[in-house]
Amino acid sequence: MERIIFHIDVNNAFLSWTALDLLNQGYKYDIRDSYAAIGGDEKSRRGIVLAKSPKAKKCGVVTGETLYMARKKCPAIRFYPPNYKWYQQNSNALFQLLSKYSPDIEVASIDECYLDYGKVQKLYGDPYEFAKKIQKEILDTLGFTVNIGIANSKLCAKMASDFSKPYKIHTLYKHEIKEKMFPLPIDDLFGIGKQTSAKLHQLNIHTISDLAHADTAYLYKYFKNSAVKMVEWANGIDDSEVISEQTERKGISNTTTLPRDMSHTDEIFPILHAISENVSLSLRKKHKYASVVAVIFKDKFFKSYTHQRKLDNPTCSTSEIFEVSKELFLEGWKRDPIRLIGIRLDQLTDHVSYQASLFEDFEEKKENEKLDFVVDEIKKKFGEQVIGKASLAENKIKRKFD
DNA sequence: TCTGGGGTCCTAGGACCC
DNA sequence: TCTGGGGTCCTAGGACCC
Repeated sequence: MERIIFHIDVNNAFLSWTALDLLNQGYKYDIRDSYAAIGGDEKSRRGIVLAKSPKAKKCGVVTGETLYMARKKCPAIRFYPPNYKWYQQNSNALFQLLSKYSPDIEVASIDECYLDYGKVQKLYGDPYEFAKKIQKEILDTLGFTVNIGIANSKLCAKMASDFSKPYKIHTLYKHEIKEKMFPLPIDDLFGIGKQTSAKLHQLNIHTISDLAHADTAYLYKYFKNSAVKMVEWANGIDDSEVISEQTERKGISNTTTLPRDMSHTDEIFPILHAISENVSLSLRKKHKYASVVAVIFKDKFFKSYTHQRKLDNPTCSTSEIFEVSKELFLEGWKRDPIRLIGIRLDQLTDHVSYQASLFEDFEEKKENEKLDFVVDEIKKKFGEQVIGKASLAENKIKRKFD
């Protein structure tokens, strides 16, 4: 039986959600109807466009460009900072609403998901009519609009939801691929980014149709195994399933762009310590241990590089992760001014089975781990703003344990 | 006062083992 | 004096997504 998949995508998610936040606070107008964008702070060098209103888009403002450029194109534009906690709340509300209708929902990102409609079609009938119903329900109860793509595969549903916006429903069934998808530029195909599209254009492949009819063996020379997938996608072929149970995180990372380029460990290490606290806290919240620690660098030319190490024993300890990060930093750092620094934890496991090592004090390790949980509790109780005080407390407690 | 942050997946080369 | 190949683990980097 043919599958029917919905792809549900929030229109201008960050901007819509901030608009609602502002209206709740008593704002007299809806920033969705004005020249507006969500963007980071320019002074701390985070000034890029994360989302823009339709009016700003008409001026040529694009996601990812600097606020400086956006202002140049659209002098009337106003910028608003992102509020990720609020965004997550809206995201949760959306997925909760949808899960009333089907358990088969795959959360693809904060603002989009797939729904396996084929499995519930008997209950709700015609896909298009049902899409209209939930689209309206989302607007009425949550206050923002979504696009819905309907197709026989996840890939085509995703492509369909992107056709025209906002508050639209599009179908891209198998028999419609030729008419609706083939004429599109290759850059619009999901999975084809800047690098690949540039190469394809050089090979005289400009539309999805061109790629769909290209010779896989010829493309293999340039793209290796990706060539096969690319041609399949261009033909709308995608057998991947809607996976409803959330898969386990593979890694946890936290990076920060420094307020200015830095070259001294006296400045960088305290930041690395704060990052160690962040990532290890996330890890402990998930009751996980990490086997691989990586330090992420970005230099003033925007070139990133990493240096990583596999640990003998997985850890969730702030102090251990910090110590390893410092070592990795000194080993990996190319001694150039640093624009961004971060830590990534990989190969997460549920528990530790300590590898016997003569050089490690197991008791101390266990005590340190307990200590981390105590500090987490203190922070939870007294809030983020007393992190400084909590750090002091941490030192005092540590001495007590000694 | 130009260019975020958090993810996933894939590839390639070297080390190491059988 | 010459000199296999296959598998797995580890590290680094690149491409892509939102």
